[in-house]
Amino acid sequence: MSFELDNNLIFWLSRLNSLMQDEFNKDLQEYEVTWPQWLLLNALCHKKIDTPAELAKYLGIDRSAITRLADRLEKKSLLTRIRNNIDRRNVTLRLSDRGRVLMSGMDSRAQAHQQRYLDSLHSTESKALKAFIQKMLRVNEVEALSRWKRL
Amino acid sequence: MSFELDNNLIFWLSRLNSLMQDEFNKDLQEYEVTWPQWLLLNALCHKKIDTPAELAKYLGIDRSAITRLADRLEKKSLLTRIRNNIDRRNVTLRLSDRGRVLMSGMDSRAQAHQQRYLDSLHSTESKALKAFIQKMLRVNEVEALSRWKRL
DNA sequence: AGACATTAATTGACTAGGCAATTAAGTTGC
DNA sequence: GCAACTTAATTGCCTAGTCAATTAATGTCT
Repeated sequence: MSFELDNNLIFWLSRLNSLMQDEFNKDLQEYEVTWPQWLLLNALCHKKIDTPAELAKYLGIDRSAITRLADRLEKKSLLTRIRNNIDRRNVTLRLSDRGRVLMSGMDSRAQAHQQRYLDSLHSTESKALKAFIQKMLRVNEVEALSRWKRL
Repeated sequence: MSFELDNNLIFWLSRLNSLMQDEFNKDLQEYEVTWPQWLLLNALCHKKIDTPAELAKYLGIDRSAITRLADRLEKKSLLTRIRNNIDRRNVTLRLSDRGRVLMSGMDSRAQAHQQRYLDSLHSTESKALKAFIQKMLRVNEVEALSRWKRL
């Protein structure tokens, strides 16, 4: 029995995902920041999540990926690493002034970008879509559900 | 104005996407094949799409990514490259016998994996989800819509 | 104090993708 | 016939992610 890609939900989901990301990446180019870098900066700025371990958990990616994202962002002077003096294993990331200035511009880009997609659905539909995503995330017990309040 | 990740559709979509992919990747480990490699093999086996350029278009990724996927698959003897003798720029990929044998096992894994997620929704819901994805893909004019027949 | 485990961050080696050359093979036009 | 495009695949260089060490700092237990 053959199972074709065309009928694979995950395939189409991943196509949609990369289209959205590529497009948003283009919006972010003027800030010289990428989508993953924006994720980190957003969490840092609005959520005060500022250690590699917590960021990794919040964003759902590996600690080592955070290390390298931080490397690039530090090189661009968007943040600095601070070693904790009480427990010298811990590092906290600090958004630079320049980083903070860029955030509001990037955030409104993000908002506008999301809206473009939501506009292609009715408001009841977008609520339903949100519910589906939450249900499916639950299959893999991502506790993230409680975090998603608005759409 | 702040725009938090928690309320970003694309963020949750990408979380869902990577969870699904990681999980399927684990299923595929016993075949020593990854998700992107399975995509290529599936298109090759069931769609007879066998040139790098066509595969890139069908899968929605860069030609160079195809080249490197093919490198790895060739190294594992799952396919071979054949230079076309009429136009010697063209390459066609040929699934090896071993590759063909593995496909049916991998496909049924894929089917089962997809089902796990669909089971968390009602059948009317999964139809709706499909429709949403199609609508949103249309925002970026992916002509792929016609390809997705069943769910 | 000193051996042993634990924890946080990092590094190394890998797959994967994008973009911008580059290479090789075909076409076209004069 | 040959210079000038064009096309297909590939390569180089970059970001990004995973997993498995490794390093450095803390804890723990006797």
